[in-house]
Order: sequence, then structure tokens, then C-alpha cells
Amino acid sequence: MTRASALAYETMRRWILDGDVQPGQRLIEEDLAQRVGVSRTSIREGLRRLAADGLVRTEASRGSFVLELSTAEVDEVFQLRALLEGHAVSLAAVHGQPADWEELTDIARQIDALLGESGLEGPALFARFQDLNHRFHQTLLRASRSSRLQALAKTLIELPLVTLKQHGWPGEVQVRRSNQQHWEIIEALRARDPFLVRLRLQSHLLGARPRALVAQMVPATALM
Amino acid sequence: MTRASALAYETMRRWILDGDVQPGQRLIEEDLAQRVGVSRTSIREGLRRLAADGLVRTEASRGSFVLELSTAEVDEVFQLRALLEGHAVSLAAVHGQPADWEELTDIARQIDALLGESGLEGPALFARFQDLNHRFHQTLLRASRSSRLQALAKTLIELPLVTLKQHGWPGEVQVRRSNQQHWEIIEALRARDPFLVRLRLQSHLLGARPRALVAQMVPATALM
DNA sequence: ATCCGCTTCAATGTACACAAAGTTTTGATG
DNA sequence: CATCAAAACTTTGTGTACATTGAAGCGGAT
Repeated sequence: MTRASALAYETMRRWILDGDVQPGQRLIEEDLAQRVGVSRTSIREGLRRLAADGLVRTEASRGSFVLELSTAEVDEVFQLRALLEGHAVSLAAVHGQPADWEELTDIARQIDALLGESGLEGPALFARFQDLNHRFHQTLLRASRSSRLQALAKTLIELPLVTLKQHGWPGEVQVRRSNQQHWEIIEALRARDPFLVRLRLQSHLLGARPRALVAQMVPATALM
Repeated sequence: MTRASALAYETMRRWILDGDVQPGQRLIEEDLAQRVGVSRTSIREGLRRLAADGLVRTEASRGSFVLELSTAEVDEVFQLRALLEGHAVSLAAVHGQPADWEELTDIARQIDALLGESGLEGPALFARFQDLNHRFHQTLLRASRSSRLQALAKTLIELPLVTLKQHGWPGEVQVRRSNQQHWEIIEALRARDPFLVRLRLQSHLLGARPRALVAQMVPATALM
């Protein structure tokens, strides 16, 4: 079975994205092999895939380390996401199908429903929102009908997750505002307005990013 | 020495980019191992890196195949290049240094010099131009001071090279026009005009791409 | 003759063993 | 006690053998 390396990749990827291993932490192949329960060979393949995703950095003969992202780098990633996903949604406005709008609408409804449930705690709410929000953006990318663009954006989306535990969770207010913007994006898509939907998506992304360092911002023209 | 896998990667990469192996061709690990002179282990590592670059596609348990690009896909790649490199040069206009302008100027001069040499044949001229042109765009990307953006664009730039032998070489006229545009890009950079330089670079890229299928073009707003 | 299932074979996937490189410990010397 | 070099140890890199999988070829039944 060709599963050992896939298992290694997915297991380690989950560890990194869930913050079970710290950014900057060194990953020792034999340790990983024992923990995952496969041989070093498969672990190494998994590590190379993670390196291709940008989730680990491999130094020659020195080992692999979990990605570290400075605040400025997180900001850079969000700028690039705005650029690529902005393009994607403008393509989606042209090439997308009603079925896409339905899927997006369904997700937005689920997020609204989430906010309706009063019993939901902070972390639990966040985890659920995180998942739905991720699906929303993946669906947008798929609607662009450009697999290459989708692949590029997908890797970018995942990078900041390694630092999630440092940023804490957004409050219910932010989630509410975020989903309001989702609805507006859907509206612009239904209207097949590529220009408007790009602007709305870019506002959505750049407005929602962790606001720590907005110091060295890129000039306004950069994303137009 | 950590060289076997690097040797495998670079050797095979060169084979693909130079067209020594055909797009779509299946790559058999043991064959490659013998030809490169390393073990299958190192070949496999090289193949995974090539897959990460997008130069080969690997099907589970079925082998690796050299990337095939349809005309429409080449077009898609150029669209994405225009988007990413357009962003890069607008960043370069802000963050770039005079040393960057000098480097670009030097390359443009070399291309002009190339056109001055009368004895240069078609393929030889093209190979030399190809190299200088590549360096020009790499330098632009470096001037953006965004390593992540640079990495994303770099992989895109290389993809269409696999189909080069199908497209034939551009004539001296095209080379001349292309370098004229290089000079205009440099001028806009020196003026630190991020908006103008993006437009010029995007014109440069989208005007120069293989014009076969301009059928399913993306709407004009898509790159703004 | 065609279709189905089995055998056979070629190529990929995985594990393990050894080699090379890097790091830490140790010990001798000033 | 500090310094530096060499040895011991840890970890990564590579080669090779074996397991598994998918495909092609073969044979028999209808």
C-alpha cells in the first residue's frame, strides 16, 4: 500500500496545523517514524511534501524545522492571498455556476446558524467557524475554474495556521462581521460583477488579518 | 555528501527544461538512476522536488510523467505570471534600490548588444536571449524584496519552457520589441511609479505570449 | 472469436542497513 | 580555569533488498 508516506504526510501536517508542534521546532526523522509508526523512508517523503507546501523548512544535513512566521510575513501572506483570491473570485464571477453560489450560500447559512447557537464556547465556536470559513474560501477558489490558481492560493491559506495559537481566537463580533462580508461576496458573484467581487474579497481578507503590525504596509496601488 | 539527490534533481530538471524528454513521457526510476548514476532513493527525492515545482506529475503507484501543457494552460500560466509579476514590479518600484535599476539596465544593454552582433543565428540568438530575459525577470522579482512572491513566480516562469520546442523561436523583431519594453519597464521603475510599471510589465507579458489560442481570454478586469 | 479470470512481470512503495556529516562531550595542555 | 582538538554520539543521506501494486499476457470456457 502506498499509504505509509501519505499517512506520514497527513499526520505531520495535522500536527503542524493544529499547533501540536511549535513553530521553529526541529523534527527528528526517527522520532517521527516511531510516533507515526512507519519507517524513516516514508517520513522523509512526508517531510519533503511539507517542505514543498512551505510548512517546514529543511536545511541540508541539519534537519527539518517547523515553519516560523513573523508578523510581517503573515502580513505578506495575506497580501498575496488578497491578490490571488481576488483574481480567483473575479474569474469565478465569470466562469462560476449557480451550483457554486448555492454551495457558498449553504456555508454562509451554516455560519449564521453557528452564531445562533447560544451554548457555543469561544474555542469551540472558533474551531467550527475556522472549518466553515476554510470551506468557503476553498469553494470560491474552485469556482474560479483554475486549478493552478487554486493550488497556489491553497498553500498560502494554510501557512498562517501554524501561528494560530499565538493569535488567539477572534470574538463573536468578528465572526459576525466576517460572515456579513461573505454574504456580500456571494451577492456580487450572483450579480456576476468581477470588479466588485474582487474589491469585496480583498477588503474581507485585508480587513480581517491579524492587525498587529500594520506598520510597513504596502502602498494602496499594490493590489489594484 | 548531500549531492546525490541534488544532482538527480538538477540533471532531470535540465532534461525537462531543455526538452530532452518529451512532455507526457513516463519517467522510470530505475532508468533514471542508471543514467544519472545515483540510486533510486536519490532519484525519487529529485522526482518529488520536480513534482513540487510542477514539472512532473506523479500518479500513485503508476509513476511520474513529464508535465504536459495545453495551449490554454500556457495562457493560464501567463495570466498568473502577469498577476504576480505585476504585483512584484509595483513593489519593486517602492522597495527597489538604485543597484537593482543598474542590474536591470546592464541586462537590457546586453540584449541590445546581442542584437547588434550580426553573425548570430536564430537558435543561438534565441538561447542567449532566453537566458538574459530570464535573468531580467528574476532581477525584477528580487527587487520586489518579497521572497515568497519571488518563489511563487519562479515556478510559474519555468512551466512553459517544457513546450518550448513546439513553439519555435521568436524572430529578431520580437526580441527587439521585447527589449524595448524592458527599457520602458526600467524607466517606470526609476520613476518609482508602481502603477505604470505594473501596466507595462503586464502588457509585456501578455503581449509576448504564444498567441495560438486567444479564444477563451479572461475579461479585462481580471488583472487590474 | 470474445470475454473472463488467473498468472506473470515490471515498476513503484517501504523498510532497513550502512555511510557521511554535524554536534556534543571529553580530556589533555597551556 | 580556559581552550582547543579529538573521539563518541546523534542525525541525516544514500544504497539495496524485499513487498506490493497495477498491467500485460495467457488460457480456457461459452
